[in-house]
Amino acid sequence: MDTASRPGLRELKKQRTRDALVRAALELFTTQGYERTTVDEIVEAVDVSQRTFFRYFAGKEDAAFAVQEMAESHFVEAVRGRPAHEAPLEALRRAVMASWDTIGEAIEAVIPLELHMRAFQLIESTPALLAAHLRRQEGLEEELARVIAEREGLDVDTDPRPRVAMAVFGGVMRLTGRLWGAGEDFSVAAMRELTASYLDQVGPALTENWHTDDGNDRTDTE
Amino acid sequence: MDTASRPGLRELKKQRTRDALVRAALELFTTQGYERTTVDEIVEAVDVSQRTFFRYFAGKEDAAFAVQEMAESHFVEAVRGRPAHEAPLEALRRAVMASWDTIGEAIEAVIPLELHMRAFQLIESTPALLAAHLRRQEGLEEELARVIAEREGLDVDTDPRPRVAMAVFGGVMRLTGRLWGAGEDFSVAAMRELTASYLDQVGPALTENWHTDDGNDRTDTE
DNA sequence: TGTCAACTGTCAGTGGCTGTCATTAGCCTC
DNA sequence: GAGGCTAATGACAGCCACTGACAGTTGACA
Repeated sequence: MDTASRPGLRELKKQRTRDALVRAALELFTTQGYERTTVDEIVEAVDVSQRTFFRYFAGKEDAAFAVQEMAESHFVEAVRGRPAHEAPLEALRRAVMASWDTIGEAIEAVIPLELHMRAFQLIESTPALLAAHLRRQEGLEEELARVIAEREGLDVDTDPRPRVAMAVFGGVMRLTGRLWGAGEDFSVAAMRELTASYLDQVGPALTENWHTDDGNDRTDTE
Repeated sequence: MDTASRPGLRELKKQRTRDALVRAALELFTTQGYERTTVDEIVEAVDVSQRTFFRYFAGKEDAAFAVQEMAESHFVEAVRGRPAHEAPLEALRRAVMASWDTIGEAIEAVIPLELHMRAFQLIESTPALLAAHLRRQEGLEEELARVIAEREGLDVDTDPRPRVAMAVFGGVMRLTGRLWGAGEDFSVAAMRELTASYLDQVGPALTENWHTDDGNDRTDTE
């Protein structure tokens, strides 16, 4: 019980430096903006060399996504843990909702949840970060498509449905992220609500005619 | 009739330099890779200063998307031109398909269509370009959501359906782009086919249970 | 033809990022 | 607990994308 998996002082210090860098980076990013923050400022706050920063992170961007990454793998695990009888989209939906409820604790171990929320909003409003975010999400979609395919016992390269389902689901998730970032309520609760209500809109949005069930007559110019 | 909209020598030269820069950039990008191509190489091929390059393009990335931009606005116009009686998703679908048929000519004016196709594939396979591409597409989605809303006489900020529909549609388009880039047939025809077949899968992928309607018995390995 | 404005080139500088090499510091053995 | 091994770090030099400032050049237009 003492030969394996002991943290070790070295490992501990690494984790400490890494966390300190993430905290310093996010704090600086969210207060003075991503572009206006230099890597030199970050390393100065933690008192390490610039070279060390780039040994922990592939780039300035990466520091901004360190916490996001935790949330993402948390979500993937949630999907994996869904009971097999749930239909794909049902499983995805429940997994997101459940994730938002439990993600807090894992994050608080590294940074205050509130800082994470500000970081999320920063990503949505900074072009360079948004671009990186979208690319990451595409990777996530592929990973989840495979999870879904496995759940259903399908081959992801033969049956298009897993990827299509994920594309649809991912599209809506991205939309909610965008609207949340553009809104004013940056709480987890607001995120939850938005997600639920927009997922509910997928059905209605795909119906052939949007005007069959309401009494509007289409007057005026067209 | 001669006071306005005359090209003018100055305007002409500008267009010429810009096109030359785009051509040189794409040629270099597609032959030796995006990252391995420096701006200095591009400007040397066209014989202008580096500073001039950055007056035409906001960054190295931008040069790679100059032609894409044409294709995109071409597509937006196609959507705008769809008859009002078509349902939103039907209009979008027909617009994409029609765009792929007619985009060739507009592009050939600047670069060979074949080079454009290689550029498209380059974007899909270069992380930095893919990220930029996804961000651009999100902007496109917002623009099209507004077009759709207008078509249907809805307020895009009140009714979620236009944006949700675009998120779904955009998600599938992105998926087809990705698969096309990962495949081996880089023709326009292949793109058309992929697009059509994946749009057809949206319905099936959203049905509750994927195993109810087919006669396959699900025997193990497939 | 001369004046104005647009376009371009040159130069210096910032910031992200990398390779290299010497130095430090945890770890492990004897 | 001294010494060797190796991971982690720091210091330095350098590349490249990108920008601001200023000067030179060239269409446009009276």
